[in-house]
Amino acid sequence: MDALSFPVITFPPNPKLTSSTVNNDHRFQNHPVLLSLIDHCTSIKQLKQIHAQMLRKGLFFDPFSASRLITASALSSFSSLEYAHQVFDQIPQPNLYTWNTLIRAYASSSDPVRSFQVFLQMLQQCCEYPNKFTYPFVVKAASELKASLVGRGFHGMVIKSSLGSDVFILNSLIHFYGSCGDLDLAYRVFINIPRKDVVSWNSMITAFVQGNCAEEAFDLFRAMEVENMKPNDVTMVGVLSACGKKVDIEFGRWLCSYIERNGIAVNLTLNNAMLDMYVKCGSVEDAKLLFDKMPEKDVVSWTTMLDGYARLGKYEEAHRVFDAMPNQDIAAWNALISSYEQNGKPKEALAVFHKLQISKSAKPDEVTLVGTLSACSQLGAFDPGRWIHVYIKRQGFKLNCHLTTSLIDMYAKCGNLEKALEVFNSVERKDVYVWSAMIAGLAMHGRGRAAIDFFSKMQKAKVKPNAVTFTNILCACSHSGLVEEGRNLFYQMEQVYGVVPGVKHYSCMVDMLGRSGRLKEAMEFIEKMPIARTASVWGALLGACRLHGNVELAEHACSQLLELDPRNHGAYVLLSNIYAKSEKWDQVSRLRKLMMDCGIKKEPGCSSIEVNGIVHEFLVGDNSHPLSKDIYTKLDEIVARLKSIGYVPNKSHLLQLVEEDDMKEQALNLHSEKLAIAFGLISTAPSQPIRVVKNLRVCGDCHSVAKLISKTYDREILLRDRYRFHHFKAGHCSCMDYW
DNA sequence: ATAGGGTTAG
Repeated sequence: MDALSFPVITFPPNPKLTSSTVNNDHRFQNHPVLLSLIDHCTSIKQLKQIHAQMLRKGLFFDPFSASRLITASALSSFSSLEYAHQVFDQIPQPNLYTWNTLIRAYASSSDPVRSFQVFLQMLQQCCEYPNKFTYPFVVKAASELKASLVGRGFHGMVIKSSLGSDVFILNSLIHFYGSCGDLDLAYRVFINIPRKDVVSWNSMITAFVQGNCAEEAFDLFRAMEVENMKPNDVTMVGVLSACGKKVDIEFGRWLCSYIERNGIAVNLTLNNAMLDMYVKCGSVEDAKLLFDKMPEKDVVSWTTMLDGYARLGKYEEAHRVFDAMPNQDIAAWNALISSYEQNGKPKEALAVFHKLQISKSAKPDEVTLVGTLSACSQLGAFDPGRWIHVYIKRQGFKLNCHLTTSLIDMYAKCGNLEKALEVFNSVERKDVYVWSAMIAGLAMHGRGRAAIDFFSKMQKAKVKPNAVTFTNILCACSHSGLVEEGRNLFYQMEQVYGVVPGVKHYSCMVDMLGRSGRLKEAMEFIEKMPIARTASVWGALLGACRLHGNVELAEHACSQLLELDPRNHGAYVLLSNIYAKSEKWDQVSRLRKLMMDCGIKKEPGCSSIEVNGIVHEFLVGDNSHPLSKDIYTKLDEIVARLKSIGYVPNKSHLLQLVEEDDMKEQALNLHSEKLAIAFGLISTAPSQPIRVVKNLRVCGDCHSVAKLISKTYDREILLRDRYRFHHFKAGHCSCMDYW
C-alpha cells in the first residue's frame, strides 16, 4: 500500500488572481551585471554575497530576479537545497517559475516527498495553476518514491488541466508507471501519444527492461525501425541491458555492431552498458577488450569488470581489478561480497565485509548489508548477523523492505524465530517479500498453523501473494502435515490469486502428499501434471518413498529422475538409503559401483557450528580440528551416557554395508552433526544454545541423539539442515519427528 | 522574460 497519504486533489480557489499586490509589474529595473554574476558563481558563499547585494538594491523583491537566485542555489553544482528553500521563503510573491524550480530540485533530491509538500503549498498560495513544466517534476518525484496513488492523482490533474497531450508530461508518466511496475498503464500512455519522440520510445523500452520484459523491449526496438524512429544512445543502453538479462550474447554483439554502423554517439554510459552486457552474458574476454579501448573509465566501468571476474569465480582477477581501481567505492566492495555470497562462499563474503570495516575506505550501504546478511543466513552465523542488525540501528539506516526481508531471513535461518517476528512486527511497510520471508521462517521452524495464519493476515493487509509466497506456504503445510490446507491453497492459487502453479509448487505438493504417506495420490498427482516434470518432482517422490520404505515406487521415481538428470547424486544416495533400510545390501553396493563408474560423488555431509564468531566445520569422521581428540572423547562419553538411559543406535541410517556391529556404531558416531554438537558441548557455556548447520538432511540416528542430549545435558540444540530447523529442547524436537 | 521527459555497476 502507499505509505504516502495524499489529499483528494481539487484545485483551490485562486484568491490572488485579481489582486494588485502581485509583483510581476517590472517596477524594478533589472540589474544585468548582478544577474549575470549569478551565473558565474562557483560557491554558495559567492551566491550569498550576491543575495546580500540584491537585498540592498531592492532587487530581491523583483520576482524575476529572485527566481534567478533560486535557480542557482537549488540546481547548480554547488547547490544547497536548504539555503534555496530559505531564500524562497523570503520571496514575497514567488512566481510559477520559482515554484517549479524548487519542486524540480526536490524531485531529484534524496527526499522527493518534499516536492509534493511544495506542490501542495503552491496550489494554495500561488496565483497560477501548475503548468506543463510543473508536472514532469512532481511525476518524477512520484516515480522515485514509487508513489503509485499520488502519481495517478497527478495524471488525473494533467488531464483535467488540458495538458494531456504534452509529450514531456506523457513521457514522464510512462516512466512513472514503469517504475511502479504497472507496465500495462505505461504502455497505454505510450500508444496514445500521437507524436511520439525518441524519449517516448526510450521511456517505454526502459520500462519494459526494468519490468523484466526483455522480449517486449526488443519488439519495441524493432518497431522503431518500422516507424522510422532513429534510436539514440539511451535506446541502446536500454536494449543492451535487456540483452544482459536475457543472456543473449549473439544479439548483444549484433547491437554493438549496430551502434557502430549507425554512428550512434558512444559516451561513457553507453560503453558501460556494453561492458555490462558482455559481463552478464558471461564473456569477460569481450568486456576486457572493450574496457582496454575505452577512452574514459569511471567507477562503474571498473566495478563492472570486477563483477565480470567475480561472478565467474575468477577471484584472483577480481581482486586484481579491485586493487587496480583508482578508488574503491562501496559498489566495488559490494560486487565482491555479493559474488562470494551468491557463489556459495558465505565465509569469504563475511571476510570481505570484515576487511571493509577495518579499511574504512567506504561506508557500507544497504546493498552491502543485504549481501552480508545473506552470507550470515547461509552460514547460520547468528553473532555477525545480530551485529549487523545493531549496526543498522546505530547508523540510522531506515529499514526498507529489502533490508527487512534480509533481517527476517537471517534471524529465521539462525534459529531465532522470535527475533524474526520482532523485526517483522516492528516495520510499518511490508511488501510481498517481507511477508513471504516471514512465512518461510515459520515454515522452516515447523510452525505450519502460524504460517497459514500469516497468509490470511497478508490478505487482510491487501498484499498480493506471488509464486514465492505460495512455495513457502505450501512448504509450511508440508512440513507440518497440513495436507488438507495445503491442497486447498494449491487449488486456490490460480483461481483465486491468479498465480499459475510452477514446477516448484508441484514438487511441494508431491512432497506434502508423499511425506504424509499418500504415495499413491502423490504418484497420480505427478501423472496429472500439466507442465513438464522435472528432477525435483521425482526427487520429492523419492524422498517420500524413503520415509515410507516403498522400494518399488522408489525405483520408478529414481529411474525417471536419472533420465532427466543423469548426474544427480542425490537420487543415488536416496535410493541407496532405501535399499539400506530394507537391508538390500547387494543393491546398495551395485549403486555404489555405478556411481563410481560414472564418476558421481556423494556430496559429503558437512556440519558447521559458530563459536565466538568463528565458524568451525566438520566433515564425516573429521579429525582435522585442533581439539579433535577432546571431541571424540566427549562423543564417547555422550554415547555411553545416553546408552545408560536406553539409547540404541539406529544402524539403518548407514549408507554402506558394514559387517561388524561395533564398526557400524563407530560409523554412525562419525557423522558430522554429532561431531559439531560434541564440539559445541565442550566449547560453549551451559546456558548457550548449540547452533549447528548441516548441508544435507539430518540423519535419523543423529536426530534421536540430539533429542536425548537436549534432555540429559539440559542444552538447547538448534540444528538447521538442508530443508528445515530442528529445535531440540528437553528431549523433544520442534519438528515433532515429522520431517 | 527564464525551464522540462528517457540511460549504466550492486
